[in-house]
Amino acid sequence: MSNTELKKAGLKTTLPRLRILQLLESSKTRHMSAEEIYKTLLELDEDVGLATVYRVLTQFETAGIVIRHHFQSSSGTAVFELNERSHHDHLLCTDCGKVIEFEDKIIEERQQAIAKQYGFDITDHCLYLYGRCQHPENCEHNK
Amino acid sequence: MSNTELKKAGLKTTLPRLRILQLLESSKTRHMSAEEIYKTLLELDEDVGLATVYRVLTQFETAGIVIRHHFQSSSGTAVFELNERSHHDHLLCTDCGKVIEFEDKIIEERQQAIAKQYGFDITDHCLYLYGRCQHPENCEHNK
DNA sequence: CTACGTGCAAACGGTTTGCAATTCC
DNA sequence: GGAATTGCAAACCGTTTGCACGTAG
Repeated sequence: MSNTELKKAGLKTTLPRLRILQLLESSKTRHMSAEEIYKTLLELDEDVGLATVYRVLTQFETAGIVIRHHFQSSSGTAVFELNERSHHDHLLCTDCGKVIEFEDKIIEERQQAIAKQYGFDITDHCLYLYGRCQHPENCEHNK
Repeated sequence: MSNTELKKAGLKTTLPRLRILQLLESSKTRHMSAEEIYKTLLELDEDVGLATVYRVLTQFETAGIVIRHHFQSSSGTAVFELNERSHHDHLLCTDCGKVIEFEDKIIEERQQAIAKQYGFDITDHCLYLYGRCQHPENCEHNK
């Protein structure tokens, strides 16, 4: 199944690619950094190189399998999420790291309207809301 | 004048700080990277160290004098803008680098509503719209 | 068989930091 | 004069790349 997805993307089925895709599909944490993916795979006794993880993630990104985010909170480290659901934006707790995904039609519409007003053709956008959730104590490991 | 602003922020008036603040105030380009600021000052025969530029910008940021942005387009390089106007978001042309600032009450309201719905207290947010403007040819150096 | 993918180690680029010299008040 | 600030060079850290080896089809 992960296999078919790779083929569909024009990527040869290789062990590292399969492992990374499967990890992303099975992980509780929807947003992982390259480093996290790398370490998790090592713990599972799958030996991949960190460079490969980066290469594969970049390929996944251009194939549309994955989305790369640069959250301000995580000091420059990119995180990746499977691009399986419909478009959504993010709400991030700066205290506990919790990430909530949401969709808002009104905001999307306004973005289009604004773009039109300035003669822009939007290809991409990102909206990150940073704040504190009310109960950070019970979501310390909920990233 | 820039002087008072530094004092107000609790920062000792030093040459590098004054130069950087004045440059940001006088520059046509509202969004500049540390490197750009550094080079511009060198051209003006003000000798500052790049490290100082970074340090000062960080101090300015925590003092609220400046806002730091990480536009996806500029491959990891942060850009800084004076925090003088009211809050605004950004529309960025990926072809010519043009940056348009806009304000939208409806989007702001929706953000608050969404935050409330999830029990979040928003401290900060960023909304970047990436796209292509209709006439990129005449704004090549309009960053 | 051969092109493509991988692991490793070294390079990269933006940013930060330790330290001795300098500047501000 | 003494604390704060600077410039320089070296460290840093996430990411990318060159290259010799390995693997999928």
